[in-house]
Amino acid sequence: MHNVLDKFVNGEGIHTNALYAFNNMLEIILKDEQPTHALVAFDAGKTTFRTEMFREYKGTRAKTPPELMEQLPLIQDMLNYRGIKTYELPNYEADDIIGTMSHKAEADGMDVTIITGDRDLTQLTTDKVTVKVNVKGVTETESYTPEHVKEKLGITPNQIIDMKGLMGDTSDHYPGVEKVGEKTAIKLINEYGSMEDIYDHVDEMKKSKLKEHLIADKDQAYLSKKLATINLDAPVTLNLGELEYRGDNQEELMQFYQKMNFNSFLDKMDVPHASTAEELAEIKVEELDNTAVEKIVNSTKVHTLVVEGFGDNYHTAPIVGILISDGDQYFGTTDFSILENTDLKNWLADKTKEKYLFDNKRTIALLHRYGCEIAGISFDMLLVSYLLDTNDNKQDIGLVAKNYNINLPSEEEFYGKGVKKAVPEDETMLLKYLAQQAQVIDLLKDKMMTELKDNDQDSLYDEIELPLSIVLAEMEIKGITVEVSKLKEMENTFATRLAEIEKKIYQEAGKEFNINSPKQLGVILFEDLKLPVIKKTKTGYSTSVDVLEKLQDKSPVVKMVLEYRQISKIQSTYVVGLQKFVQPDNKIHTIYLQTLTQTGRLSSIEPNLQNIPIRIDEGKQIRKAFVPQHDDWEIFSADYSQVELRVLAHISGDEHMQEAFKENYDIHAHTAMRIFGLDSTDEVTPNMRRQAKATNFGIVYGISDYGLSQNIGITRKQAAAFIESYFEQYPGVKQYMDDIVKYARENGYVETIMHRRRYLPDIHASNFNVRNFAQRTAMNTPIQGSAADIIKVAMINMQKMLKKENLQANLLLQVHDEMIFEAPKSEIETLEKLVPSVMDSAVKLDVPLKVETAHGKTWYEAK
DNA sequence: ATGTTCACG
DNA sequence: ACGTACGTGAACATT
Repeated sequence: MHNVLDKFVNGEGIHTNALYAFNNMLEIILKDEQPTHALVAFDAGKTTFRTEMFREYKGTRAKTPPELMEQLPLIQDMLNYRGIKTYELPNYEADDIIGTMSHKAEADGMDVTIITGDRDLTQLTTDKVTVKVNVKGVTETESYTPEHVKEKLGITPNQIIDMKGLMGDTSDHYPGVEKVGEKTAIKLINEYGSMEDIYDHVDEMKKSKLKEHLIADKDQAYLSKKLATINLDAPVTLNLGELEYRGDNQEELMQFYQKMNFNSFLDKMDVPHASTAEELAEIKVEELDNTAVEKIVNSTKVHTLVVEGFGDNYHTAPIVGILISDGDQYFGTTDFSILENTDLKNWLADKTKEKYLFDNKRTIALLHRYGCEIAGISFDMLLVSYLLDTNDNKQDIGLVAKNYNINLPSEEEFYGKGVKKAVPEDETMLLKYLAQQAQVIDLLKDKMMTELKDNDQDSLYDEIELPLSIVLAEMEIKGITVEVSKLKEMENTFATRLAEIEKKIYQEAGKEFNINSPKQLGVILFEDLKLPVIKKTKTGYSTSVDVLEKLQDKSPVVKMVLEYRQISKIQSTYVVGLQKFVQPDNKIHTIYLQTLTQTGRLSSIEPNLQNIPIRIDEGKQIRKAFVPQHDDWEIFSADYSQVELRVLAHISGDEHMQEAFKENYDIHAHTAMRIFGLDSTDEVTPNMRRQAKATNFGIVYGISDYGLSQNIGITRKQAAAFIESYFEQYPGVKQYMDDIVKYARENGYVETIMHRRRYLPDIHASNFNVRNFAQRTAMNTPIQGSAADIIKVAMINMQKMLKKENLQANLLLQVHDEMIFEAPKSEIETLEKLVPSVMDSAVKLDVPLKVETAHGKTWYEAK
C-alpha cells in the first residue's frame, strides 16, 4: 500500500504526476470557490476556426509532451468521478467554450469564476465574471475584476482584444502592428477607443513612423483582433443545468484513486464508502470475569489486548475498559477489580504469552497505575504503521484502520469532540468498540508485518522501536523530580523584574500597551517611533528577534522589549508552565511521542522536557529545579558530541571528514582550516571557526547560500563561496548530497542506516520551492534520522546494562543526543565509564562516536 | 483554529 | 527569477 507512490507512475506504468498536480489544484479551487456549477473545458484538437483564418496560429507552440498527452484522458475521467462536467468542441478552443458558457451563466444571473493559467481569458472579465490567473504554484492566483484590469492596464476588459490585435501575440504566434507593444497599444486605445475608432482617425494623426506602421499593417491588426477575440457564441450544446456540481462520486473516485495509487487523496476522502470499506463482522462481547481469565491464561493462542484510557494524558487519565481476545472470543469489562486477579496479572507479565496491541507504551503506563506489568508484546500496530510510513503518525487506531480501508471509528468519531466528548453511557457500546479495535489489530497484523519485512524494516521494529517503547514507558513512569519551591522563588524574582521592564517600556513609549502582542508592539515601533520596517509577516510587521536586534541601537525601547520577551518567555513557559505538570509525587512525567516525527526522533509533550533552556543563563536557572529523587543522589548526563556530523562522515564516506574524526581533531577548526585554505588549525581565528561551524550545520540541514548568509551575517555571494569551497574540500559530502537527491527521485523515499524510511513525494513537485524543500529534506533526513537510530539503540542497551549490573541509576530523559540519569553518588564513577562505553558502541560506524559526561546535584550542574 | 514568537537538538 | 536553512512544542494574541 505504501510502496508505489514513489515515482508517480502507477502500478500499470502510467505517469500520474500531472494528474496528481491537477487534482491538488482542483481540491484547492473547490474548497475556495464552493461552486454550485462547474465545468472544465478542453481543446478538441490542433485545428480550429482560427487556424483556418490564419495557418500559422499557435504555429510555434512546442508539442505537448507525450507523458502529458497520456494523462489528459485520465484527467477527464477523474473530473467525471469528481462530479465535474468536462467538454470539448471540434473546431473551437477551450477558451471559446469558457467564454460562451460564462456568457450564458452571467445572463442567467450567476456569478462566475474562471480559473486559468492563460492571461488571454482576462478579456472575459465583467462585474459578474472574475478571472483568476495562476501566478505561481497552485495556491496563488491573481484575480482580475474590471477594476483590477483598469488598474493594471488602464483599459477596460473588452479593450484587451484591441490591445492584443495591435500588439500581436508571440506565444500564439500572430502578428500585430509593427513596433507596437503593450504600452503603445494602451496609449492608442486610451486616445481613440477601439481598434475601429483608431483606424477611423488614423488619417488625422500627424506624420510619424507609428502612423505608417498602423496603415501598413491594418489588415494584420484586424485579423489579429479576430484571432484574439474569444467566441461568446460557440455552438456549445451544454445547458447550465448540466453543469450542476453535486460533489464526488465517492465509490468510483475511490477506485480510481486506488488504481492511481493516490494514497494521500484516499486519506482525505471523508469516510470510506460503505460498500468498498471493509465492514467489521458483528461481535459478541463476553464479560471478562474470573472464568474468562482462567480460559485466557490456559490458552496457548496469541491474544489481542485493548486497554482503553479516556483523555489524552495516560499518566492521569482513567482507564475506561479492558478487552482481551483470542480471535474467536472477546472478553471485555469496565470493572477493573479484575486486574487484582493474580492469574491475570501473571499472564499479562508473562513474556512467553504472546500478545498484540495498539500502542505498547500507553498500555504499559495505563496498566502500571493499576499495579500490572505487561510483557510478551510482539505486534504493536501503532509502531508498525509509523515505520511503514512516517506520515501515518496519527496516534489513533481508527485513523490507521481507515488507511487500510477498514471502517473503524476514530477516537473523535466514537467519543465526540470538544464539549461533547464523553464516554458512552451504554457499556456494551464501549466494549463493542474495544472489540472492534481488537478485531482490526488481528485483521491487519499479517499484512502489516509482511510490508515491514518487504521494506527490510523488521529489525528496526524488533530490535529498536518495540524494545524502545518499553524503555520509554519506564522513563515516563519513573518521572523526574522537581523542586517546586525553587520554581516559586524564581517566579517571584522574574515577576518583579518583568514589572520593572514593563514600566520602563511604557514610559519610553509614552503609553501602555500589551508588549506580548506583536500587533500592538508593531504599531508602537513602526508607527509611533517610526523605526524602519525590516521584515513583514502575513498579518503585519514582524517583530521577531532578528528584526529587533537590527533595530536595537535606534531606540532604547527595542532593547527593553528584547529583554522583556526573554524573561517573559522563561516565566510563562517554564517557571509557571512547568509547575502545572508537577504531580503529587513531586515529579514530572512527560510523554514521549515515539510515532510522530518525520525523521525518527522522539518528541516530548505535557510538558516538553526536550526544550528546557540552556543557552542563556536566566533560562538555564530552570535546571536547578530538576533534582534527583533522593538526597544523596546526583543527576548524570551523557551526550554524543557532533553525532550528526559523524553520521554524515560515515554515510558520505568522505575521506577528509572521516580523517578529522578518526584523528579526533576539533571538527569546526578543521573545517575552517580547509575552507579558508590555511596550512594548520593554529591559523584559525575564532571568527573563522564560528563561520565554519555554521557551515557545518548548514550542510547537515541541506545547505542553501541564502540560509547560511542569514545565519552568520555575510552576503549571499560569500556564503556561496564558502559552500563551494566546502564541497571542494569534502568532495565525498558533495557526492552524497547529489546521490541522495537522485535516490529520492528514483525511489520516492530516503532511508536511515537502520532502514527508517521517509517518503518524499514533493521531490517531483513542479513548484520550485516545494521541490527544493523536499531536496533539502532528502539530504537532512538520513543524517538526523540515523543519529536518532543510534541513540535509540544506546538507550535500549543502556537500560539492559543498568539491570544487568544491578545499578540503582535510572534513565530519566532523552534530548536527541543526550541521556539524563539520576543515580546514587556511589554509582557515578561506574556510570562515567559504563555510559560512554555503551553509547559509543551502540552502532559500528566508519568513524568513532564520542561521548561526554557530566554530573552534579541538579540538572543545572550536570552540564 | 491560526499565526507569531521562541525554547531546545 | 523563484525565496529558503533541518526537526520539534508551548504560550499568547487574535480570528
